[in-house]
Amino acid sequence: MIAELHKHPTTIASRLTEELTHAIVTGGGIAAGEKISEPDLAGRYEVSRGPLREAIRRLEGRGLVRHIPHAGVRVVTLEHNEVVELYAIREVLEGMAARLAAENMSETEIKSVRKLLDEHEAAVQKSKGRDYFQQEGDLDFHYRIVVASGNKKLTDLLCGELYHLVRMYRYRSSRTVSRPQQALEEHRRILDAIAERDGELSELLMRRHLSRARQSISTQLEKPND
Amino acid sequence: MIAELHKHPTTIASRLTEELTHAIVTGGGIAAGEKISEPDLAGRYEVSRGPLREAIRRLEGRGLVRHIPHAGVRVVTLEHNEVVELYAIREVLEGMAARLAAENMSETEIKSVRKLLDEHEAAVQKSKGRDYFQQEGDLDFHYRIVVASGNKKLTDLLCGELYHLVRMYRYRSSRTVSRPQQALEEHRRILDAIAERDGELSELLMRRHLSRARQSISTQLEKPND
DNA sequence: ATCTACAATATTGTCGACAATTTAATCAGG
DNA sequence: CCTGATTAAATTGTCGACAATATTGTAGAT
Repeated sequence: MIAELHKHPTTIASRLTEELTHAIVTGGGIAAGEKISEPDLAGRYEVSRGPLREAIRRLEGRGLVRHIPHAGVRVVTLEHNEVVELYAIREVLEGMAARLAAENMSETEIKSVRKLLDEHEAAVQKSKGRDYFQQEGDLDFHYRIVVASGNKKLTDLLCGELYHLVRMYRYRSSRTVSRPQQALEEHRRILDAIAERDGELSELLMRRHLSRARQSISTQLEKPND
Repeated sequence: MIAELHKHPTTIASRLTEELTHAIVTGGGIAAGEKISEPDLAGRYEVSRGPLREAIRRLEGRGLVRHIPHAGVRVVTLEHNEVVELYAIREVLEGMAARLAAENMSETEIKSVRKLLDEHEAAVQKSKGRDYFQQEGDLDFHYRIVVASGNKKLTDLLCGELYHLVRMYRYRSSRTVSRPQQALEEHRRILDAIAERDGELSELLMRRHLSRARQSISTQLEKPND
């Protein structure tokens, strides 16, 4: 593809923001609950402390780290009950998004998402792609629905900061979407309702979908697996 | 001068973050849509550019400014349709908060909020206090309900970044809560439902309350007043 | 041995200077 | 007079050094 032609010249702080976000979310290099050392990180990423600090301030805004004056920053820890809280919020917010998507989503966009679900279907069949679907593919679907809602603030909220935390949780608990086949089927039902412009049903199905996921997580909380 | 000895040692960047937030929200000194000049602000607040930039990065996370590399930051502008979007989000989120509050709010806390509403009543009577109620008092009530929900993530979301935008909108459109008396009455009804532990009704009333506010804003949008 | 006070060390916060980039201003050519 | 390129100015991004604060380590007294 003819990609970034008029790409804005990036900055070290911006690049670092993305790299650190990825490192925290996936746990690659930065563990949850870990105290972040500026000299250490500056050395590892081969940057100065200035841009590093600015990147950290942005992570602070994204809710990925917590800051205490003169005591440093700490990567957030996601307790199970916090994840449950998070899913309760997703339930109402994405339910709303599904209802709006039923009103606003274009036919071509619907077709595009249908194609995405077909790819997920294929990925789930082969055990190879299962990991990807469980960790990222599922959110791809939700992402498309949210964007299709047409509510900009809603999109910012869900995609900008709540999803980071969801992804972080998934990478952490190795056993992720415990029911990929069923989840995929529920995705199809939701999309069908949107295609039929049935906002009420779309919202209901999306809420039920997320409610089940939340319950699945909630029951896993019982098992002292960690 | 040496008043705050026993206080936690704050930092310039932290203090600036609050000052700038207040300045942007109330429009006192920093206008909406304005391009922020680092040398200018640094001079006005008598600080160095280092802490100033860190504060700005945090505002970025709070959604109060937008940043473009090498081109500076700009204070966000709240279009009417964005405010409507915001209220639609509040409707579902605070509806959820009211339902949870009905389950979790303590009796003493309920009594405390009832007292708050009495104060609002008195403030509305005298035209003097009307301004305060319209601009801040209303949100005080909503704030208490949200906190009482017990959902930490929900509280962070609503109080941490959505309310800043709501307050910003109110300070800009001088004609604020156009129906203080009715709003106060609706607040009482909501609190009554919470006191009766009727989660379903609490959610319904809260959603209706915010839906009316949104419609009130939406109709004001028609009048070409700007 | 435990606790406190103090010193040493490391980390975070701040500053001023310099480099990179964008914006404006100027000037040549049509 | 307008247009476009080139240069000058201003602004943002980055760096290294220094100051302020917290943490660790050590010594001394009970």
